[in-house]
Amino acid sequence: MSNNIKKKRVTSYDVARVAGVSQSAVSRAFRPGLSVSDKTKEKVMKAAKKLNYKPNAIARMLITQRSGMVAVIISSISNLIYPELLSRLTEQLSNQNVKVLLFTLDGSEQLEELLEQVWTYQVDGVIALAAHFDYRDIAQFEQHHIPVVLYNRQVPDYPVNTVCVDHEQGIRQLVNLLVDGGSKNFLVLSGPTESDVANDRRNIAISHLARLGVEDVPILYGDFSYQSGKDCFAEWMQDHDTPDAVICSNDSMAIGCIDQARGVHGIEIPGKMSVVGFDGIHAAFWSGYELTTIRQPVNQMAKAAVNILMERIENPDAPPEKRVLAGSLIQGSSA
Amino acid sequence: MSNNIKKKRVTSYDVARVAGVSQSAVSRAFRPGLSVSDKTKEKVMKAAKKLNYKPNAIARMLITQRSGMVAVIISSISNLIYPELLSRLTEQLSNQNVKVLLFTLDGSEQLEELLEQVWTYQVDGVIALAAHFDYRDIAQFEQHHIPVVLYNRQVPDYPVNTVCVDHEQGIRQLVNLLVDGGSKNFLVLSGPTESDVANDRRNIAISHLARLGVEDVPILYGDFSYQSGKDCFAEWMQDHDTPDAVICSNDSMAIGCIDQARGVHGIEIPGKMSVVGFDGIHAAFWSGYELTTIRQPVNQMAKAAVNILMERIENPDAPPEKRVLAGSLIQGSSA
DNA sequence: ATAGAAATTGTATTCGAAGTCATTATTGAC
DNA sequence: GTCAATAATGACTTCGAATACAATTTCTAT
Repeated sequence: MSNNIKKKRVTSYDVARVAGVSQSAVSRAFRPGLSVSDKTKEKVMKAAKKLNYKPNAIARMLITQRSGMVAVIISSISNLIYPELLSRLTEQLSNQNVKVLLFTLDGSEQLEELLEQVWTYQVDGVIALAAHFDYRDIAQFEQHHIPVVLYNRQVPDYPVNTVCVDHEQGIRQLVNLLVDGGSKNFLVLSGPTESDVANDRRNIAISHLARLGVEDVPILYGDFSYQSGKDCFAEWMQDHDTPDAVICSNDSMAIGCIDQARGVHGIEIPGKMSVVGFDGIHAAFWSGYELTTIRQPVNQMAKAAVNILMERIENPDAPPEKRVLAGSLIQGSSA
Repeated sequence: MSNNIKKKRVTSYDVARVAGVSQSAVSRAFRPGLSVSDKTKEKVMKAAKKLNYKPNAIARMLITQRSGMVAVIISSISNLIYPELLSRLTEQLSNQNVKVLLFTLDGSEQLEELLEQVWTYQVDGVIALAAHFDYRDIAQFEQHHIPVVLYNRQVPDYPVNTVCVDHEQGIRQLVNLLVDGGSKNFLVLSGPTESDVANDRRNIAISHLARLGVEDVPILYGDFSYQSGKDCFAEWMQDHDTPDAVICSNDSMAIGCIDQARGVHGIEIPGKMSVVGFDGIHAAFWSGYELTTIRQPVNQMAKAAVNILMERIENPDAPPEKRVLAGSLIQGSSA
């Protein structure tokens, strides 16, 4: 077992030599469905095992023009719905025998740089969560013939593959619930204006409230984090009355708001005030909160995203497609 | 812009032709530090931009025998410390211009299969969080000349690169705190026995308690989840008295335990009972909990892991190394 | 047994960038 | 202006598996 020989990789040629067949026979033995006799296959496999041979995926990628890798672009994993989503996505992708190349976008900066990496790594497709793409970015994908699926975001006036939870329907349900419950004075705690998701959710809430006769709803802006939910609510309470209901852009902010309201201002929830969130993160279900929220069907959405992507990889000329999935109203005890 | 011509990738030869130089000149222009005149470089870059050429990383990997990719193996992203860790790891790895190939291990099964993938994808190294490796697995890594760094786990009697939070020191601090606070009747809520981390934490707690004169501490087993913390505590309360202190294997279980104790059994915390966790996840700091716990220095640990790995990639003969980082005691209000 | 179809196998080429080596151009010293 | 030292360049080969194509073997039916 002396291993001071310079490490030399075992290639299909080595296996071929040992098995007494040609290199192409080895290749065929390892790719299912190709024409090889059982006898040859057996010889090859025996030699392969003896030499501890593993096919080199890189070489295969080069010749087949397929990397078998999909880039997943994610920003701020801190948003608590993303871990769950990422988990589901990798699960779905592994089922398709596709590898995940993970890219994270920490600020809103280096998207350009990141895309450069994406092009050079020859990924077969891209799934983008939580990154802001404009139509120029999407055009680049087309130029490089790389299909892309966006998650919970769209590009104005530009067709693109996307999977979204139905914000319209979800937010309306929440608003209806609150209005029916008798809430009159509303407060909206929104995510940042750079976020498409935050803008969507906020705008839908505001306009649906207006439709129901509630105008001039105050808005405070946070960053989707627990702390920002807490801080925004604290700020509001400095010189305003307790609202009847607080509509938050996501569950983390809602939970922050609840902690602040209960812990610092002594407000009973839902007795004195209602709070609703969005996403259905695990913590929303904790008995300390039991948030009223809309649960994103993460599993189905991940499936849909992977499904759309695989279809475009197979057939690059398929037109862009948008799939909108309904969330489910979780009737917690916070509203 | 008619694009019905069969999509043909732009290669360095195309660029060379347009720039009027050789293919090797193009290659040199794109790799910094190599001998090219400014004039040539400029010509190449102009041609490259015109053709929208991006170097093909796959081809480079094949010839350089370096993929520039590191596999990160993670299980159950549901454990709330992992998203944060994953985020830090990818950040550190991108700093080194290394790509992350993400593998998730859902059950405890298919490790063998997963490793097959790892070998074929020619990754330069592996970082493994939360997967159980025995010495046979590690031996395989050596056989394939792929360095591996484990996170928070070791292999009995077998040297291996690893980065760990100091469980011994952390748990002892917690135990001391509780004992000094006058707690006599303890309960331990452990993670599953398949988990090295859970076993570590539990055993250290038990033996340190014994050292301080507290024997026969009851143990209940969960699975690290919020729900299991809740369920275990509920089970205990069915036919036992309220303990003075509960030591949980992680924060999620501790939070579950707190919710159950406060919400269902009406136990005041920390008045009637103390609860401690481990990890320092975000939710532990929420004002609804303010958990007393040990915070893993996630950022430094990620840095250390990447650092060790990069060193082994540069110098494969460096001996295995173990780095143990102290966690910091978070004096919350749950103990 | 034999023609013809079908299955199997081997040879040679390909994917795209990097690097070796030999050749040519440029620079600097005197 | 000459010669040596240095820089820049191109031709060619390499990495390892896949596949088109031709050659060969095996099978099938008569």
